[in-house]
Amino acid sequence: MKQKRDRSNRADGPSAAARARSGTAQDPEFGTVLRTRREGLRESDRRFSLRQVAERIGVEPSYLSKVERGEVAPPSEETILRLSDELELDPDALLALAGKVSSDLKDVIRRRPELFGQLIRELRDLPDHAVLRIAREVRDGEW
Amino acid sequence: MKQKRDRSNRADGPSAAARARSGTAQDPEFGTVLRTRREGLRESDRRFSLRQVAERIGVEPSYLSKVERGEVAPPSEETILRLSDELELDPDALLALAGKVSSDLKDVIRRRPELFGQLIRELRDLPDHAVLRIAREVRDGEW
DNA sequence: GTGAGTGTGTATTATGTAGTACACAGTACT
DNA sequence: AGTACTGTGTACTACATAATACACACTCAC
Repeated sequence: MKQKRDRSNRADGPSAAARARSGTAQDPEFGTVLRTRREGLRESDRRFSLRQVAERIGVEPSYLSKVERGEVAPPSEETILRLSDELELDPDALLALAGKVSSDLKDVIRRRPELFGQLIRELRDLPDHAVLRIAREVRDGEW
Repeated sequence: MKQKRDRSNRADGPSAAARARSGTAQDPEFGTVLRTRREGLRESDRRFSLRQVAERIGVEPSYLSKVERGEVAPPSEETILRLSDELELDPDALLALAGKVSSDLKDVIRRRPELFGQLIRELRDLPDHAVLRIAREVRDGEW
């Protein structure tokens, strides 16, 4: 098994794939999370081999291998969602590690861009507990 | 001046440009807003010709022409922001017409994906006034 | 010791994105 | 009547994205 130089993933901005495909050393967290999780599951269930997971989510094993090792940029949103489902990882969190935002969240913003743009910028620097409190109040409050 | 068949823009999903470049008739609103606004400004200031605007925002006139007529997909976020600045249009609104979301909003979500994912989905169906009220309370409240 | 299953390396591809370059015909001054 | 400026058509391009196809070597399970 030969080793080339270290690659990366963690998309951000226009050249995420470019960075991964060239050799810019970078945060391999997306792939690492996948591999760690899959190997964890595999200990109690041998159906979580790379090959079998790849087949269930509908990609080539060699591709999943490269993704897990950060040799290529993270996959498309659709593939990430199948992965999060298969490995029982939070889809929003996994997309975020890939530098992406769920397209259904983008849809919400696109429908009322000025409104949500303003609100999200207000919320940007609020601590977690405050944001959570708002979410909770909206969920079971009178708004 | 010859006329070909009608083209489109309004990006959404993977094949926005493909739809525009092929001939799928579609919502030409993005380009129409630009053209209407530019021609409005042009009435009181002849510096708002297509060519001069194109030069100020740094694209080829023929490209801006195609964008305004919806013959090609909307430009990149960077170009859209220069356009919104030049024509004094709301950047979030213009990006939304192009099917995009400002990358600084995406950054906010990517930093705390589960938190903001949950909140935004709660807010999805709230009426404008309720969302505005939250924004206002956050801005000048204790949170 | 062999056959099934495992992960990985190399090469290649199709489609999407975001434009440029330049020529051309019409219009507006002056 | 010329020239400077206007919008548009045609052709082409560079780079990014998201993968596939297939061969190879290793490691078990029996």
